[in-house]
Amino acid sequence: MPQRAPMYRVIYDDIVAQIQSGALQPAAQIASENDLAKQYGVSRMTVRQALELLGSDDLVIRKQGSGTFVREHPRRGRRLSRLRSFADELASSGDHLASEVVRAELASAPDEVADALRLDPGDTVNRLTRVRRVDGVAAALQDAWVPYAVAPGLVREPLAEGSLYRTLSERYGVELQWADQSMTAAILEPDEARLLDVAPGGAVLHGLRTTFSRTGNPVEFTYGWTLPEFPLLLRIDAE
Amino acid sequence: MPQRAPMYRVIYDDIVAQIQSGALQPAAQIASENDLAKQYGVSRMTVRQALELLGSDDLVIRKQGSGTFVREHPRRGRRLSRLRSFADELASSGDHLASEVVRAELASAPDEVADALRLDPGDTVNRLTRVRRVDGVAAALQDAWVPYAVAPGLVREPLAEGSLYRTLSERYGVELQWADQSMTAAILEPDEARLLDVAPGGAVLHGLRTTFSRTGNPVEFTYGWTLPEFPLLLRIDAE
DNA sequence: TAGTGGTCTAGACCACGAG
DNA sequence: TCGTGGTCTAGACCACTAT
Repeated sequence: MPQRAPMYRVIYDDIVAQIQSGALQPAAQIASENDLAKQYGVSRMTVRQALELLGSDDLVIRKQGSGTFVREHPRRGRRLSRLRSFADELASSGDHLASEVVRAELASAPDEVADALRLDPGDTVNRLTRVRRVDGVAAALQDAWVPYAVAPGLVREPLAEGSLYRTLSERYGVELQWADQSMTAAILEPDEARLLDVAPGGAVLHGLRTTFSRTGNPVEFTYGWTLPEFPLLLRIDAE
Repeated sequence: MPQRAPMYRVIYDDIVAQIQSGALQPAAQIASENDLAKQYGVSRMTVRQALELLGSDDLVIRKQGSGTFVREHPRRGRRLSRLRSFADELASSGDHLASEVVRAELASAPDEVADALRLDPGDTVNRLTRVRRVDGVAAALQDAWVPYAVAPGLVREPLAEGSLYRTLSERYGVELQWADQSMTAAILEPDEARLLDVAPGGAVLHGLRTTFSRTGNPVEFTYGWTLPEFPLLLRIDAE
């Protein structure tokens, strides 16, 4: 059972919903901290928690002396400020997203995978390879490895809403906490090029990601290849 | 004159210094929120602001019921969770960093630069091209454009401590607030390859970055090319 | 000057982890 | 059970922006 959400999360979710529905347009000013505190019957500090989360999430800009405003980001790409599913990352671009599972099997952990997941080489792991498409065009290939003990049976059933993160969370009770990700550039190899349905030899964004649960244990290790047409978008805040 | 730093920032800086000096080793537990509040003579909420900043900065892990612990990240690469200079980004790897200015001139803004900086095409801008080296090996090329009005004379003087950000901040009073960055993969062109002293045709991490001041105006637009040996490192938190 | 966000207090109760 | 971090209150004063 999900427990009662904290108030700052309720306020955060409300405002996100208003932005996504268009009730709050880009550049529109959000109600002041004091007004929101009255509306929700909470203290101003609680409202600030919600607004600071929205700010760190790149959904609003906070300007001392002026107010809090909805941010606009029209560009297509993947936004990675919070841990979320691939679909959520691309959601703001409003395109049609699809995910095709091209491999789902139990496998023996290669050295690199075992190391990342803190297993012994050869231990049994779930391996799930997916091609992500945007408006029918292949955008990324992801090769995910999940310890068998974390999610037995993962490869035998379809993913919840097509999302590995939602499946781990909803069906296996894994609470995801953070991910370490590295991104670099690489030349697309024939194996990956074939799955992405493009020519090999081109440039590709290549990433490694290890996702950790709330208890600090690695629960997923993924290799990713993203085509150059789908850049990674970041917002970086000053200290 | 810099004004008095807020207490949460003082506490944050203290702990960062202790981590960097080794007084707080990786995985070491930090004093509890209540203890820190007593030590600094502030309320617990103020301590929490400092610790949450450290957490979002990837320097510590906070575990409910257990405590706050220093995080370890041994890997080489660029870490981009906060807006900082290139040197700061690589600082944790402990290698020798150098920056070579290969071009410093006034130029007319091309369309893309003018658009990013909200200028008219042809307006005068500072252009500063630098090669970044790690232990003598070329790691990245950066081509930065700064509006003339923001920093007149930027190209006529050496950078403060070799850092464009510090120069803008200390000499021109520009308060940097956030940056929008995109990263994608590309094939290295001959012009950039020559400056990086590597062969063209290889994969390279290609980025665009627009940095904004506290007033919301763009103050810098930079093209970057980073070689694959120096991946971008990210920590992504759950919601 | 009025209103906004930024910082801070001195408490409170709760959820979680470990012994 | 006890100490930790998570959430929350009902105020306060300050810094900044816009009028």
